[in-house]
Amino acid sequence: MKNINLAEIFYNIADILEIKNDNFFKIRAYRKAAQTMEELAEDIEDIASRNELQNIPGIGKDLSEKINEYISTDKIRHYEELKKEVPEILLKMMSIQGVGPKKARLIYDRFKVRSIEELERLAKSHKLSGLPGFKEKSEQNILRGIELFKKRSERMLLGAALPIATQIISNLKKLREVKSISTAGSVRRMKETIRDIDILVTSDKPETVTGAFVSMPQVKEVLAQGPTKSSILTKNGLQVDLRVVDPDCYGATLLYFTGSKAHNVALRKLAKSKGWKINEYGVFRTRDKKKLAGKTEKEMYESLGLSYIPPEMGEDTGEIESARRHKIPRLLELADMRGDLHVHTDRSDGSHSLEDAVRAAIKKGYEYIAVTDHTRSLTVAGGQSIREIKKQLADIKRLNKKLKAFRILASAEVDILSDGSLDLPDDLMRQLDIVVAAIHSGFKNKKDVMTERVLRAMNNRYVHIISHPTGRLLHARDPYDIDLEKVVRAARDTKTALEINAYPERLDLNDANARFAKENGVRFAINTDMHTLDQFENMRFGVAVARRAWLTKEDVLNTLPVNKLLKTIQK
DNA sequence: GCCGTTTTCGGCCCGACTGTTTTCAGTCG
Repeated sequence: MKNINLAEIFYNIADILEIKNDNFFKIRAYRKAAQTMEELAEDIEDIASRNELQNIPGIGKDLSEKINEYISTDKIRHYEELKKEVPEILLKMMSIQGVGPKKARLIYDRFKVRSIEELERLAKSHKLSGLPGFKEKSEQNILRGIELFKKRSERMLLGAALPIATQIISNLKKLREVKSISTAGSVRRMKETIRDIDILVTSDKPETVTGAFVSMPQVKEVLAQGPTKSSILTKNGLQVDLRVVDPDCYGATLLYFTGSKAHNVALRKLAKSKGWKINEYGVFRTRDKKKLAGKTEKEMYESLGLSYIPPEMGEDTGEIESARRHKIPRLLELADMRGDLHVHTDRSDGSHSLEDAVRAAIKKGYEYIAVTDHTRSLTVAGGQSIREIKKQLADIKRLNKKLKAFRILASAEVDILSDGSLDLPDDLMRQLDIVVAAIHSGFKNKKDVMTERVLRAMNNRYVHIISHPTGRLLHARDPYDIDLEKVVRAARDTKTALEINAYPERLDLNDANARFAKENGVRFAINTDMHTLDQFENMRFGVAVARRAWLTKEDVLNTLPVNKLLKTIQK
């Protein structure tokens, strides 16, 4: 899988071209291609082998040649040449906030800096002040940028950022001057990781709101403060941007601030083709500047002849074309979920009893859960022996008799062993209502081995769901090397559902993979994999992935009533 | 470098904030 490597190379080429002051649109073409590579679900080598690179939007003759060159030689000559022209330190300097191509070039040409530490020394000793356009404030900004650069953590998990955003919003809501308030940006699009939090407010008194925002207790530093737009850094190093607008342009600003950038660019291009213009204040006729829309997002889209596009779809991956044909699907909603098919208890590594899990599920309004404790091979997670599973089965039967309008499904998270065989015998799995299977060991095996393990598990008629199909842990463990295309085809052919695991560190399948699977006729289960009762709440993250993958209620098993569910999963 | 039921050439989204300037360039989203 060379997708990510190619994305990185294209981003670097774009940076180098920017330093060389090359054509702005060429630079953008490289960045767009890099982003596309990043988000591609399919292995770029597979696409290349079918000779279909140029079908990818933003990839033309030239870039497809470069991709092919990289696939066959692991190098791109053009890139190697460019790297000789522009020292790597310039690219590094550009990744410091406040330093762009112009400043990087200027500093490098004058001082020939070789490291960020050297740049820091220059700024501290006021050597930069001599440069044109540089004064004391510029030096301070660079020092602050370096500080951020040094301790910059990776993108934050949505699961960690969303509570912070919610907290800030509830703070600001208390102000009389705040009329309406919403998250925007990648938080609103529910991306799995986010870089900063965007918040949008309507108010007649922007200064009051902005003033309150920059003096919240969690603010460590004010990065920018204008009448309508301000940025702060929180004590835990997260940047939060606030935009205050007039209610008349709320929709326009919400749209603009939610993005994605690519989605905005595509919308503005569409408007331009009609002789209109979109900015954060509305849709305007260019000729006489007459405002055509802006109050709500719906109005914005409709003025362009489009159906409303939910934020999670706004990645410029075909949603605008769908909206033009009024074919935007009714995306899955949290309220559609009738149960959770991956629930642990204290019989393996969960922290609560089965009874407590049932109570919590009923409180959530669910109609069923599947109890999926680990099996014997997974000793680290207290995997249950065959005997223990049989006992649990009897307990579940007894408990079910007492329950009205709720059903506990007997299940297990059966370990897929190194040769692809399963950790439970068939005759026991047959007695379970539903079986979830997953890999928990041997992550380092080669691609064909990993793929074969999962394929063999799916071919078992008692296995209904493959849990966390790629095994990744965000910020901690890469997905194991697996041929997802083969897995997806086999899932469809064997009628095995793939899980979207809602654990914020997992989100596995991810959005792109889930969309790819959907397009190939696969069904899904969205499960929390909960180990503590509060983790039931993670379902919203799984639903978010599903929405980003364009899934509807019909694609997801656990939106079905229990009897229909049990019928549907039969192989 | 990409792209095209107006086009294979000539376009390519748009504005806010900052710091430095006396009207704007650089950077960011």
